[in-house]
Amino acid sequence: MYRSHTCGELRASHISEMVTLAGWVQKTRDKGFMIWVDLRDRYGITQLIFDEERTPSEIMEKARELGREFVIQVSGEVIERESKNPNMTTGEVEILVKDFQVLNASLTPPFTIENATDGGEDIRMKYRYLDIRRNPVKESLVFRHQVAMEVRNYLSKEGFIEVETPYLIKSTPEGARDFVVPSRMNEGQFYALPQSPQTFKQLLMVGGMDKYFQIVKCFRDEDLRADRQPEFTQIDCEMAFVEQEDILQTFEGLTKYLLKSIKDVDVARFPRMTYDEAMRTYGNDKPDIRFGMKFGELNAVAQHKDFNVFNQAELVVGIAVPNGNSFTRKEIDKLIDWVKRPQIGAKGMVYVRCNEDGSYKSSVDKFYDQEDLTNWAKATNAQAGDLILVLSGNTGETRAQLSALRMELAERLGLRNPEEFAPLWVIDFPLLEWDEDTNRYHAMHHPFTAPKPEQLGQLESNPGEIKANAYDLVLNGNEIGGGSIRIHDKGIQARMFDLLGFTPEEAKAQFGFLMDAFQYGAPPHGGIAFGFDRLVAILGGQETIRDFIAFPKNNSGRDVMIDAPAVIDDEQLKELHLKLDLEA
RNA sequence: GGUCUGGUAGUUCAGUUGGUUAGAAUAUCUGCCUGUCACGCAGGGGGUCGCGGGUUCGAGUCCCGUCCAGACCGCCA
Repeated sequence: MYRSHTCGELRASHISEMVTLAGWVQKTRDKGFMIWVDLRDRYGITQLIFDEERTPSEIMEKARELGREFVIQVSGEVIERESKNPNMTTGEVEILVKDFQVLNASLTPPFTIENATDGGEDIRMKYRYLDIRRNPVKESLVFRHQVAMEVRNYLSKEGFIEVETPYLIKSTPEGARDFVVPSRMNEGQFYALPQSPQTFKQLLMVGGMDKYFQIVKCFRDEDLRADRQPEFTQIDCEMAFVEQEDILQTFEGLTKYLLKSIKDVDVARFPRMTYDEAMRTYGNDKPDIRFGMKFGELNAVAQHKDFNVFNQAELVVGIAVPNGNSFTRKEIDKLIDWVKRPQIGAKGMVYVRCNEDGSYKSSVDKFYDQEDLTNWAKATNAQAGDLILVLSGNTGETRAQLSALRMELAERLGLRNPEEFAPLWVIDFPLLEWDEDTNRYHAMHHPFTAPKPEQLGQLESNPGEIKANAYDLVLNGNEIGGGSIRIHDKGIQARMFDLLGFTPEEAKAQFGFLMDAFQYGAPPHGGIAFGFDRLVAILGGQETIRDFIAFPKNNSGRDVMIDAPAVIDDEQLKELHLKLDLEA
């Protein structure tokens, strides 16, 4: 037996017991006459004491050899500390060491293993196993485990069963790029790793599984972000014999349960907003509704004057920044520069100061009088002391720009409180999206999404106007889940593929198995998938998902610890019937 | 594919207009220290200033290229 107790559990009640502990040397404090060693494991830190009056001199000398992160096993007596440390759970006691042995020595680690480490991102990722010893990372992984357990608890209680689906599947042209895996036994052919278990969960519905879920890895070969990894985890769910309302209710329940059990937060409101309304009032299909600054469209009150920039714009839209009138001219100029950066791409920005006396001062006073500006204030819901910021241009771009500005200002003004949770359903997404590059429609959600039944007749005649029974769950401005009611009729699915530019032959080759299945009694069904990493990070109050993943990839999709991806040798290539052409 | 920021001691960073031997903190090593817990005190060691080229009497500093890292845009059904 390596240990009788962990390093987190000894208290005053254990005094005079003989114990054996094992762990890592966090720190030694050698005062000459006494040596203290902080011994750490997953559960906490316990102080060891070596004392020249009470410890044999050879043990004392051995203790002086200990370095940071040595793994040791110690036995000794739990004694009361002469000076206690109220900041530690084990601070009333210490171990008077009788004997110890070094189980494994350690090199000096490249960064300090402390809550506030001196190590940067890069070096911590390279030595992730040391990083995981630090409390913040360790606690994030424990937190992730707790969220996963609660998800399984809730869904199991609701009658869902977890079914595993394959990782080696088939590449499809729709959606994200696939990671592909060459098949040795099938010369010249490739598996693809799933972007999601979408078709398999639908086939489980055809198979009568009724209520399915899976906490499952998914893979997408696209560029990364702070909240995007090439392999990530979804809570994938599907239900049969349901309408949209059933799914919204079920997963509203899951979300409320998680917020209560994990964060002890009771969600009072669970509002719903159509996609069109979200775009119009927040410029964004995943609005953060913890704060206001709703868009006010100003076309009616700002056009047909002498300001040509606005007259020529498709959309003139503004937001009121609370107490923004306190911004200096210099700060406003910097904001204007900020929206003109290439990442945002605005040509310029008009501002209106809302003075305390009810008057207005704008950067376009030449063109607009106080009555005009009063109308702007009404449209943007601006109060005295606010600052109205106005952008104009074509509708899509301008909304995206103002949305980015709104989020940036909220961040700067501290309006995005990580301890406040404001979930939102965004519903009635468009079924299709026009793709300028390929000059055709593509599915906004995915090609299995059902159109609104009442619009089925217009599928071919007016495809751009069709709404889908598709919905996103948004939490604090992050899309944490998305799903839809699926097509379960072969004929409708065929029309859908036709609309997306598949020939019947292509549709059969790619998705014949699904359409075949639809002919054998496919029940009406629908589902949702949550981004698990992102959900965990938001519940944990963090923006970046990396610390909630034990071994994440970096910005370029590399694992810097194991140094992957890597080349493979010629033998392997030959066995897989592959030749590299690095010039291409 | 693009934009921006960064790369200097093991680590995190400072380094002014281009000018003496490139600094600080922390880590590490040595010695001292009768209750430490961010221990303290004294001392020591530690640098291919990412890499390559250029400008210059002189480059950590300016220019060009390149690699790496991070954030973002495109992309992510």
